[in-house]
Amino acid sequence: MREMSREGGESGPRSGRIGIGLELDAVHFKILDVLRENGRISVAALAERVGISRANAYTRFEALRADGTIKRFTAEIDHVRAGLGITALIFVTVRQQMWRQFRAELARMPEVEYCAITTGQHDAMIQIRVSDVAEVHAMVTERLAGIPAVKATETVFILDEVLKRPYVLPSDHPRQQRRPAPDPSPADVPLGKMRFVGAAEGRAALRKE
Amino acid sequence: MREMSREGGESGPRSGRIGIGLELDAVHFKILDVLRENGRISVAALAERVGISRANAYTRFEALRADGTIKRFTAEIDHVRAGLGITALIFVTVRQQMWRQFRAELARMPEVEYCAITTGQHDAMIQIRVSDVAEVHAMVTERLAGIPAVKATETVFILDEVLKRPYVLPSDHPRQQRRPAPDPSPADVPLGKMRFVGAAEGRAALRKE
DNA sequence: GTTGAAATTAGTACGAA
DNA sequence: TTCGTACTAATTTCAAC
Repeated sequence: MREMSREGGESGPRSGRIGIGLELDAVHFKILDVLRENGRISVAALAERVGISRANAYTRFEALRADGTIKRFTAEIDHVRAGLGITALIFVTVRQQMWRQFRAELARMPEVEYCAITTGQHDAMIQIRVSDVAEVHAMVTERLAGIPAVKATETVFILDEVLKRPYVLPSDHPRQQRRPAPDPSPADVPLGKMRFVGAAEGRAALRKE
Repeated sequence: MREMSREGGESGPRSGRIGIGLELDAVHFKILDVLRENGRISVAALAERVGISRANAYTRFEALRADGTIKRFTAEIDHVRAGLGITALIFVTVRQQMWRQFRAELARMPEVEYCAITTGQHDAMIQIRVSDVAEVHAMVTERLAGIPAVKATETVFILDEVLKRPYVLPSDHPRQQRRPAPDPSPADVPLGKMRFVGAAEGRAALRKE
């Protein structure tokens, strides 16, 4: 394969990791950083860009894969060119103790690209891609409304996707130097219009029903 | 590169395309389908899985890339293992005619993975990845609140990401056979709890300020 | 963790169907 | 357009340092 990538952003990485698994160092993050922009780069070229030997690159690459830190490689496609120009978000209120059914039905809906369980007034948010607005309506009224687990929905359309990073890395963050004390006097920042919405009642342990 | 993928879902593709660009046929969709699961597959292996010659596979692969249908290749990583276990959605109300500033500020926030302009009561939704909940608070109160373009925010946490497909293809959809007339009698589907929220006033032409 | 050299595989360029 | 083959170049593997 040919090398065809452009240089990624330089950044000051930090070691970051949770629980079991590989202890990621700065080199690992650099590898992920390169792979984020060019998932098809050869390991040889990757080694060169990261500044390590090929053997080392192969070892680390394989370790990241085996460890699960790299879940898979994929192509990013242009939805519009592929014929799915309409994107919508559907906020769903799910009936208690019917999450299992809801999840099962979700798996059967190919137009759903993303689904997350959230805190706040709704229980889940799903993102769908379809070819026209009528399909959004059909999706909500014919398919979602037909699921007993679904109590109510609220749909908004996405007019534009301003920013879409493949993923965020800790090494992107410039100021990780943990502020010593969360200074309670944020100068003249006007708070008050900033709401944080916690989970609705009785939904604390529903994450993995 | 070694072949290491598993079989993707068989599906009945349809031709789908918008405006200028490649006219995508069933073979193109099959290619995208394979690439979605394994973005690092060699073109030779891709050709074999799609059932075309290597030369043809190279031609189509390159065409999809040149056309922009394939935007880039990337690795999908495990956020938790990478040290960014907290995901939150921030719904932002943006002050009219300050979108440009809002966009500019966004680009300077590395923890933002996704930002979309939406219809509904808010103007934009941003998704962030950070290492702990305190950072969410800091992000909202220290950074977002400091942007004049930001009128108000509402934050929810993501408790679990139930489903995440690399992307959706038209060829995934089983029943594309356009219903002849959108039958206005959807049997006994209980509507009424299904809301569609349009754009707020005066925000029609703001997509690309 | 690094380098170099062998074996394999990938990418390109043709002519033919 | 697509296919099949041969040619060239690059990548991965492996062994020694």
